[in-house]
Amino acid sequence: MPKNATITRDRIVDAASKLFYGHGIRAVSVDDVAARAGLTKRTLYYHFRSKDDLIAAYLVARDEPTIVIVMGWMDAVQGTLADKLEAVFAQMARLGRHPKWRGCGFLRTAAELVTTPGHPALKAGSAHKKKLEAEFASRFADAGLDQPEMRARQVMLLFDGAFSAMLTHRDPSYAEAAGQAAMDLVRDEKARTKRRA
Amino acid sequence: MPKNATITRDRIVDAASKLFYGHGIRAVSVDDVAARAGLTKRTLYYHFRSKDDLIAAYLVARDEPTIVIVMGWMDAVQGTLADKLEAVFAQMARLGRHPKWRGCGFLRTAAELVTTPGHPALKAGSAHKKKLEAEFASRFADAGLDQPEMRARQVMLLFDGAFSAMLTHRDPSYAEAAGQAAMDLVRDEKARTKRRA
DNA sequence: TTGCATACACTCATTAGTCAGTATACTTTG
DNA sequence: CAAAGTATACTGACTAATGAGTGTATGCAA
Repeated sequence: MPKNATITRDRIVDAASKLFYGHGIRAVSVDDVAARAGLTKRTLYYHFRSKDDLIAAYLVARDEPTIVIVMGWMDAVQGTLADKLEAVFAQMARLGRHPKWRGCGFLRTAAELVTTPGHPALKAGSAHKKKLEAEFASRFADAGLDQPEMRARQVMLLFDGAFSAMLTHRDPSYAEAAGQAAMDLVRDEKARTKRRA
Repeated sequence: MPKNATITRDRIVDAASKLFYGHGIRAVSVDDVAARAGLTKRTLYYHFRSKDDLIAAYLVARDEPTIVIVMGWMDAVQGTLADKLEAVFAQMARLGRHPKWRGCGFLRTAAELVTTPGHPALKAGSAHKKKLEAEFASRFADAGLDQPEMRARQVMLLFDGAFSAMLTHRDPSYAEAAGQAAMDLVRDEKARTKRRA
């Protein structure tokens, strides 16, 4: 088995991730990625068929780690679902204050590749967001929340909305506002249930 | 007064709007815009100093019309705030079903120009979203809703979240889920007020 | 000695922006 | 009033740089 190939490939994906996230897909050339990975473009093309493949690899590589981070934020907090969601959005606001923060790589890639439907990177992005939604739904169901799938979807909408608004206004307080809305949605659910009974 | 200049300028902005929205900023060349407007690149550069100026003009031109459309959706419905918001997000879902729909031009531009802070187009995008938020807040206040500014901000987060999710998944039903959340946020406000009293 | 991994040097297409100039209409001056 | 000047609106051809992808050659390990 070619062991060295894996290492090199990972180094390329790592360089691509940093550059694509930092500057955007179209703004980064294959030469840039190769240079950052410390090899030539020709070698990069030995490991990847095309730039499109590389873009997809970038998002696939970010999928799992991102989910681990966000769910880590949630699971680290003891308390109600509302407390946990408040923490998630507070952490998001914290990220937004970092000078290297550039929004959500998945959403920005979806925006850039909007003219190439079926692009593997777009599929990876969609799958990632669905996975995150499913993680929320699973936790909401465990906590006994009514309509956990619907609430998880609404929280994801606030999550992506917070990314977009923070990027648009360069103001992390939008994440906190989203957190308040998310808390209301999982709290009022209980209020409504009681009233119905 | 140079009257013809205005007409030509408008024709250029119109062409730019269609191309930038349809394919993205970086994917469209100045030559493309000029060709679509029916003139040469040199003439385009007579009316605009740079491509960046043209991008800004594109978003400035879309600001007011977009607000009129969205508020038109809202004001066309007789009923509660919840009814009005349901209509807004239903219309958004309807747009999302159109084959030429490509998400929110303001958000996509913000995503593409993320590496050029202070870009006039980014300022136009931020101003636009703030204006829309203020319009929601004004209507929420008129309807006697508690904390109209906060709720308007939360609805905007759902609004932008719906754009992002619809683009990511190519599924307009996300706008309807956002609408349900928005309805809950403006309805439960009343429930909470009653409980507090 | 075969095949994996790497590199140099190249092609061809594209792109933001510029040079130098033309046609037309309006304004000023002898 | 006619001639000359001036600003407006426009163009074709060009530059300099960049970028995706390739043909071919080299080093090295099993």
